[in-house]
Amino acid sequence: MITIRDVAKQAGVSVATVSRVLNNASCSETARLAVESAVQNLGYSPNANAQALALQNTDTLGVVVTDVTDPFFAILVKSVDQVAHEYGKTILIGIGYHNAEKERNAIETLLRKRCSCLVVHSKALTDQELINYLEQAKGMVIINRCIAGYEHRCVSLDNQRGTFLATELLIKLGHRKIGYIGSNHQINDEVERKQGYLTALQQYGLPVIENTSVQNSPDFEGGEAAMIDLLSYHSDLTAVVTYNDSMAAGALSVLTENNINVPRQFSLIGFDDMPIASHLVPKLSTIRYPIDLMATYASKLALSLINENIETPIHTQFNPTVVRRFSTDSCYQR
Amino acid sequence: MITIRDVAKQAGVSVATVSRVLNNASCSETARLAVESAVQNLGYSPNANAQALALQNTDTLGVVVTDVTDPFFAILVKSVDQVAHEYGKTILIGIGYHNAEKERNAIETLLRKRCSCLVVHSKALTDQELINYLEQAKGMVIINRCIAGYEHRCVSLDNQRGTFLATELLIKLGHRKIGYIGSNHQINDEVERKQGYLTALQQYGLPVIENTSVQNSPDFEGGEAAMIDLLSYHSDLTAVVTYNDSMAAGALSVLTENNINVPRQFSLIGFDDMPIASHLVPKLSTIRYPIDLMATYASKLALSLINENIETPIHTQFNPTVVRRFSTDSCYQR
DNA sequence: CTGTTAGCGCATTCAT
DNA sequence: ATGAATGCGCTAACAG
Repeated sequence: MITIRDVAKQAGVSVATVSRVLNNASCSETARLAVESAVQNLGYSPNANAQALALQNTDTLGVVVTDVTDPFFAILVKSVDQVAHEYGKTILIGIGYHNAEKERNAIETLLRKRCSCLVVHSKALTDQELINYLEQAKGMVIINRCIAGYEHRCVSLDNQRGTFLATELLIKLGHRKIGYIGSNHQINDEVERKQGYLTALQQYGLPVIENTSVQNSPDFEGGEAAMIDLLSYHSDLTAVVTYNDSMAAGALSVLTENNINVPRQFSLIGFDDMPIASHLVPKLSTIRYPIDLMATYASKLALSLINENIETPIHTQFNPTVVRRFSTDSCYQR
Repeated sequence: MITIRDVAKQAGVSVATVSRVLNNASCSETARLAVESAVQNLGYSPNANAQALALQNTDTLGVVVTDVTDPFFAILVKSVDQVAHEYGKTILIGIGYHNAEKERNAIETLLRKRCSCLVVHSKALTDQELINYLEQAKGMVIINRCIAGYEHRCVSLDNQRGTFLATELLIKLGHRKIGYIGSNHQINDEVERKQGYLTALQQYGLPVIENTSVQNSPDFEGGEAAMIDLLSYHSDLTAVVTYNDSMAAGALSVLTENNINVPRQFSLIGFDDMPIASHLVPKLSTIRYPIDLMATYASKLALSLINENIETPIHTQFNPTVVRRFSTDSCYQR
């Protein structure tokens, strides 16, 4: 590997001078030219590790997500990458795979690499463990989770309000027997989303009927299986609220294959508003989860935490909102 | 930040000893215990940048892709990550965004960080430019592209054969007027895939009819627009081959909304075999692109290039294969 | 088994 | 404006 020393030799200057021209510090035009041509000649590229060591600071922003193949996280990563780019940083990704040990591992790897900032999505670790990391890493921010005492370093969405809104929409459309398809992952999101559904039923005086809530894996296949279960239990449900859009897509495919027309005979509402929602037939009504905006905000927040030149973004409360498309309609008597 | 020196002091040993126990070199049990407890106490975490500098080697495997929100690349990244994990490495991601300047930038950033290996997907750079990088980076491997003279460091798929197979399937089902929906990105893949379609028509003695090939953005919306164009031009097409599954999904939604039944009245075949293919109604027939296997292979290859302890994986030729689901059927006379 | 020490490649302070 | 020297945190060679 060719180093700054090689460049200095070829340019006939000291390493200090090379460093200066590379970092746009003051130097003579002659020196600049000599160095630049040497760099060109040799194909020199500064060693980022050495720079990090000397500067006690990296240009790296770490992100930990659960699974990059989930569009939700892909959008999160992309948003962080775009902010990083804007500030001349690069991103380092850690993948947690729904597993505490791996989440921990991912965070620690990023910490060992001395990422200046961290945007972490963690569902498997305890509050206390995350607090330890937050204390250790000044530039760390938590996304999609709110930890008491660290609200200013967390950016999250009110899940419960999301499913409340979804359920309320169905109720206002005249539905009275509304099911809920949830996730079988043991994470808070599920508890909160289900609660929003229940609260809406309660608030509108609707009874909670046995076996109208089912759980499965939070993906297409899980949605299919859950919808089949629901249809097996009940012949008179007219609508369903789902944990996320993928499950809604699975549910929709089961309904379609059973010749149950959505939305004429059955209404369906998703959660997240991922691209797939507007690609289904009919286009899926859903709750928008502004993960792109939230990730953008979280990244800027993280950046501001370690660099006082970057102003702290104004704290924004992100809200779930109803996106009404064509999978929801007035209740028809089945 | 707390360093190895702090640990040494607290444990009452030298930094060398600390380094030894951390790296499982020989040392006394007493030393091991003392160091381990000091590490625990202090919450010490080794500086990966310093390690990289001292070792002249990183545990980092770089990946450059076009866009993480594209499932194809998400799967690629995930596969690389899994191999990396297996070998105790971590991954660094660069995103090229369909742009030469950004692809270059991504590769160079990864190089500056001294990634030991690189798996790069590049469509915007020239062969020559990639060759320069290949020469510079011993552990670099190209995926989804084949560069003459560097075949042993490239892993790619025969695109042309893929669409040939797709078109052939439709022909064998009796279709005679078959359209092609292509990508409007100026990359080789499109040229090759379209060529496969044309070759099949020719080989089976079918005429190439005007305006049966249209191009649009290689995503759902592009597929919709392209299908609308095709329907506007022709009332007697009975089948279409698409550039990828997303476009097929868009095309399918247009057909469905126009009450053209797939596959009874119209056959459709995609390319890539992404998860979405089996989530459509009807499930999409497509050409499997084993990007997961290819990425796994590419990662191992890259690893073997820089570490003779890792054996070079046996060179495998990856082939596109037909996955017949329910969007293709015998031709019916429209 | 263990401590001392010399780099790894770079930025930076202090002289000049 | 420039060079010599120091240190960033760690590993490994060497000596003990």
